[in-house]
Amino acid sequence: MARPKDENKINTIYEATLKLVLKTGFNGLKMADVAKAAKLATGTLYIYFKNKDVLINELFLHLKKAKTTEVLKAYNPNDAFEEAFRKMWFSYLDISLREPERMLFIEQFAHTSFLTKKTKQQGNQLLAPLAVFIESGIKNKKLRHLPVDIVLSQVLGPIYEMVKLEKEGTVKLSTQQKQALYEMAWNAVKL
Amino acid sequence: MARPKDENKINTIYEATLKLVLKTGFNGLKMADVAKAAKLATGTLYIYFKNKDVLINELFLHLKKAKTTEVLKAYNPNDAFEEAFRKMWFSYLDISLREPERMLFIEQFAHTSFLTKKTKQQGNQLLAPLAVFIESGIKNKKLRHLPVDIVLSQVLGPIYEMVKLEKEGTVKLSTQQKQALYEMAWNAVKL
DNA sequence: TTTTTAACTGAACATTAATTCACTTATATT
DNA sequence: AATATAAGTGAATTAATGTTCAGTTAAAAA
Repeated sequence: MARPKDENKINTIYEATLKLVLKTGFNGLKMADVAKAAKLATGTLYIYFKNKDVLINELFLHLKKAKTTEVLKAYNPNDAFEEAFRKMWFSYLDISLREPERMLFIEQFAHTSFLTKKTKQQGNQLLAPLAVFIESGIKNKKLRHLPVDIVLSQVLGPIYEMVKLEKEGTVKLSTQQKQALYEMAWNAVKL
Repeated sequence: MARPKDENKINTIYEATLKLVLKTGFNGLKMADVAKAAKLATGTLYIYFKNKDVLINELFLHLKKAKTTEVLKAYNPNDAFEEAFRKMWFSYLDISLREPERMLFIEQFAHTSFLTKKTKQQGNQLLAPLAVFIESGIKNKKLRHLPVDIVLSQVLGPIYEMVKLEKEGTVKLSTQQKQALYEMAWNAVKL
């Protein structure tokens, strides 16, 4: 080997891409700009990512993986169901509000044609541990008897809504409001 | 005047654009394709819409207006609060599921840079009657004491989630499941 | 019927940006 | 030190597509 391939460059590229995509949207995203923001020549960017689509797909998975991993850190198998639910819910909310760009990127692309079927599937796969958790809640009569996908989306969707509102500057959630939102989520899904 | 400007053409263009945007996303949307789908020459399209951005912005408002108008039809001022809430909720759900393309278009663009500030603002304006209704519920202690924007987003967001799931083919809601979803929404926001 | 006017046409133009590639540079190996 | 190899460069190529415009056609007015 010669000059070592700096693994960190990939992160730098991710950061640059995320920033630019959030500012300009996918169509406004120019590979030349990404390269510049990551302090690379355009051609060098293509050493790291075969093309624009690959870049977006890999960034999506990267972000989703980082996020789900962090949320699952809040999970303690010894907790009673609602306690575990509560901890993860707040974890998800806090992470989402702390890094709204990441969440918006994920949600903005999750259902579009920029992502390949495979990427979407791999993305959903990352939620598997959460799905298992929800499933157990349904089995044990803690949660409404509905398909896991529905329960999950009804819990996570409202959080996404809050991120959008905060991002727009419409609201800035207080601690009490966060608590209220948690109660709303729990009241919705609990049996 | 000479050849009459067929006002219907605009609707034809809207339909064509909607179909194509949903298939290819905004960047994949080619004006030439829109024209072809609407059975016009490319140049003619520019008589009806100054450019691509204008087309998207006007289509957004058109769809949002049609949708909110239809939802508000379900409103009867004589109903008790929860009854009115229930009717509009089901109306919103049914409309959304019946024409998922329209909802997905609206939601997909609502928070992106394709839309001008003005368009976004006009779009929000359309929700004013709903906001007033929610406000009255809060005043009369029927609903949780939270900013209207939050309550609205927490009610509508979960419906959007369902549209996404149905579109993906993940689920097909049964009548009972719709009922369950309504209860979840109401349990979340009721005081 | 003639004239006027506005809709309509689509090839040509202009712009923009993704991708390539012939070449350079830096590091590791021998 | 010499060589090999992989990272890095950015101008040139290529492809795509938004927009324009000089000319055509159809309907209404005169």
